[in-house]
Amino acid sequence: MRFETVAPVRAYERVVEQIEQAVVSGALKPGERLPSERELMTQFGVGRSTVREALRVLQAAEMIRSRPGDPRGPEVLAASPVALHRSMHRLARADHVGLAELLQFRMILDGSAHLLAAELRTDEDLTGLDTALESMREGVSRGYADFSRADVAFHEVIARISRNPLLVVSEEVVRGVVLELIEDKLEHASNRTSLMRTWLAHHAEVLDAIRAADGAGSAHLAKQALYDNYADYVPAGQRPLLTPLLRP
Amino acid sequence: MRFETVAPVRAYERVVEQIEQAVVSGALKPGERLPSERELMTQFGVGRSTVREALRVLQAAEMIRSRPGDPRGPEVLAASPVALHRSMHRLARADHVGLAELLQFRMILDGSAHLLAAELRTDEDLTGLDTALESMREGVSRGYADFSRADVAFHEVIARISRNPLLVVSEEVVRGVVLELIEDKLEHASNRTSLMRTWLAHHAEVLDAIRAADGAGSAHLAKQALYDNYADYVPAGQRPLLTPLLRP
DNA sequence: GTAGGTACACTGGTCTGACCAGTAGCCTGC
DNA sequence: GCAGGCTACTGGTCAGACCAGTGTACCTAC
Repeated sequence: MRFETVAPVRAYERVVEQIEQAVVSGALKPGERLPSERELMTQFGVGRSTVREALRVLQAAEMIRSRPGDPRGPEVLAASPVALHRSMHRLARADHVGLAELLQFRMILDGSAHLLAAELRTDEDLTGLDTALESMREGVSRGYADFSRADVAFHEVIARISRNPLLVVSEEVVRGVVLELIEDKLEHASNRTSLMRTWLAHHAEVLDAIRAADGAGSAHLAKQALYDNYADYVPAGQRPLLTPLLRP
Repeated sequence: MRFETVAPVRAYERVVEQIEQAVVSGALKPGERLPSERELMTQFGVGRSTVREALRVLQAAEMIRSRPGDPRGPEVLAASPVALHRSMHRLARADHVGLAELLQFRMILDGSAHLLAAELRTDEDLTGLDTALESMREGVSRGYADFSRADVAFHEVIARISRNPLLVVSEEVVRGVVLELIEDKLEHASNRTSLMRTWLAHHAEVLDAIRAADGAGSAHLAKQALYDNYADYVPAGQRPLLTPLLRP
């Protein structure tokens, strides 16, 4: 006979539990309102501070939102990837995750997204990619900031076509963290115009592959582009971690 | 000239911000302690309830843990995937992410892990995989629980060989969420013994490919195994989302 | 000297009650 | 009909209190 370890259950935890249960079970739908804190404290039979700590936890999980002064009470939010984004961001910034690992992960995600996009794209998707590429082309002359925005937009379209929120969020997070890590180095990049032209050519090539429904080809191009752009910032000793992903 | 929208900044948010900053910047390392709540409230110049709400948020994000009575104060925790798991699980339960997307993501991660493992494995890694496979073989006769444990161990070795913590953690999280989603269906699985034998054969094949340093081959085997095992639980209309990943 | 017990200072968890700034909706007065 | 203010609420914050529990330092008994 074995016993389980017991942990004291805090009052606020049981409040969280009940409200969360109501939300995931569908008894409380997005847009609906919770009773006010003072009302909740009588319903749960606890003090207001306990209610407030519970609401804080739920708010941190992006399940509810409360605004002072609103007589309708805290609002139940629809499930959103924001919380996923936050927790993944924290994990990716944590120790033990270096630029090499981040880049490796990003090559995997980006490559897969491109593969899926090439196989699943519809005709509207293609026109969307065309306009995104067009605004990148305009961005070259309009300056780095505009170009960068258009670049991000292009990748977002790709991610959207792959139709997998997990892929989208992970990619966003990893891209953000990579940029955070090397932004100081990017500041000093010489000759940005030629850089932008190179990227533009890369993207045009990728788009051709997607148009041709060539999944493997577009995936390889995407990974190769990442490697070409960022491998310089990775310590030479760790680059062998990346090259296996480039084999066709 | 354009102005940005302003949002009132809550006192507890600024407390969270400062502590979080201290943790991610490395000024506070895992295992170290925060000052007590009463000490924090003088340092931040806020009331105790404000400090407590801030600590609750950090605790919900698995960054700190506090136990009553401990004179050393709240403990800073190492980055853990628990929060990631929770938020992904919530998304999955909220139907924004279905089994198809989870499985797609898992095929991507698992495939890449196998590819990297095949390319990066050392001789010790191979013997580690041999022993893991051996205990799976023993597990077949010892019952499903043992077999399942050995299966998990095998995948953990693979993940470790790929040497990317992000990959490992993401894979674990997705695997856990997938299993939670279909555990009720797994309960009723008939003929478990033949199932275990099939899995064992799959793993032996994968190990051969890894031994041969055949990255593409082992990746394909891994993805195919996932598809064979789980595609039945995915609505037929969504299976085309998975098949592009199986092309060689 | 050491093993064991005990007292104490302090921790976090909770409650109460209070005040403030802000909001929504009603309700005037025009 | 509508602009403006009034009011009854909201959440955010603070202060102070009590409790059960913990870790440590001390103190005792051997």
